[in-house]
Amino acid sequence: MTRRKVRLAYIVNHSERKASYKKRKRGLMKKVQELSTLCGIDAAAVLYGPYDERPEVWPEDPTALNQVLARFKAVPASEKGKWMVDQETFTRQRIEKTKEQVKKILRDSREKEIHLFIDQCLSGENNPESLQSQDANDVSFAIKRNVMEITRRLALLKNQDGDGVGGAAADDGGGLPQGH
Amino acid sequence: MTRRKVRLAYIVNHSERKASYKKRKRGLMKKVQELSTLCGIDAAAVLYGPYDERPEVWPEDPTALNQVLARFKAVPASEKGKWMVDQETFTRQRIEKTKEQVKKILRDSREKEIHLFIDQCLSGENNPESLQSQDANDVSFAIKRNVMEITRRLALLKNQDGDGVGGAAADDGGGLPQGH
DNA sequence: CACGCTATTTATAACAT
DNA sequence: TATGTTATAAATAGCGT
Repeated sequence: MTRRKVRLAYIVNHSERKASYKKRKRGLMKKVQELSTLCGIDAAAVLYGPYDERPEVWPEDPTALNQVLARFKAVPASEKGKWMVDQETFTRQRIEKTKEQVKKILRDSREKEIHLFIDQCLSGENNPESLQSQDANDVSFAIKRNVMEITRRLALLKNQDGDGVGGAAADDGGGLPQGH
Repeated sequence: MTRRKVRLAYIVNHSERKASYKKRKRGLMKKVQELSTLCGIDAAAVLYGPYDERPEVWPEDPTALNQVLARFKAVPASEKGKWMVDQETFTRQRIEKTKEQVKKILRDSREKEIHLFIDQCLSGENNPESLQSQDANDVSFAIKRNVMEITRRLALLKNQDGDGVGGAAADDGGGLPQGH
């Protein structure tokens, strides 16, 4: 919005992101307050910032916020119930969906676990025997047995060509936006 | 805020007030969305407009999140042959991909958390004061734990990079979220 | 890194249709 | 009154301290 047109995307750089967040948070809260004042309406905003422990809210006074939300109770019961139920149902359904997605992620993370394990075996950071001490559950254990077999073959191949697997992985340290 | 400097006071004229409300509502929602996108945080806004009896909220309908795990399984079989050529790179890329997925899931969960919270406030099942204990939300907390667990395991496996999800929420260090 | 300072982009009050 | 346009105020990205 200024010296450069805004990129509507996640700001990767931590410092820039934090600076932007700080400025925009202030601007946003001001806007909410202005709208409330100018138009005489009740408004509320909730921000789950990655830097603040507690969510930023407007109005700052929980009582006032409560008052804003309490106004909902003055709405005709029919409309209210309808909308609320819809919203809540919708939200719960989406949460269920998310849980399923998390399960998938968990499963797929095991795949990656195996890949990493192979890497480590090949680079000498680990060895197939250590599988015995890895936490075992029926799923991953069954897979691991296969992996050991594969790993053995890979190791053989590797020994034929000579080695060369190595190097350290690096991370940008940017981290996830919600991390504190 | 333009041809005349803004007067921070209630706009008496009905037409003007309504016009201002409409424009500012749009601007505000845009700002909320921008802040959420740019800084990777979760945000919500509730406006009790004088004209509609149901509150305007943001996000109005976060449906765009189904794609979260879309391409996750996309691993062409042909690539698997090359896979061994540069395992570490490949694995690292997949890990990054997973992190991206986890990041999105986290944000998604957070968004739902906010929605649910607002819904509960509106229906009287909850109140703004309970913001103090938001972390107690069973569902979202469970999801967060799962996600954190994934990330933690990945971090352990990589045995490096201090970043990651790094949740602020308390973690009892519990075991695998296998069974849910 | 947090602040303060512009150069520009955005938002929008007043008009116009 | 609703929508579109324009002149101007407000917000803010990139810098400098």
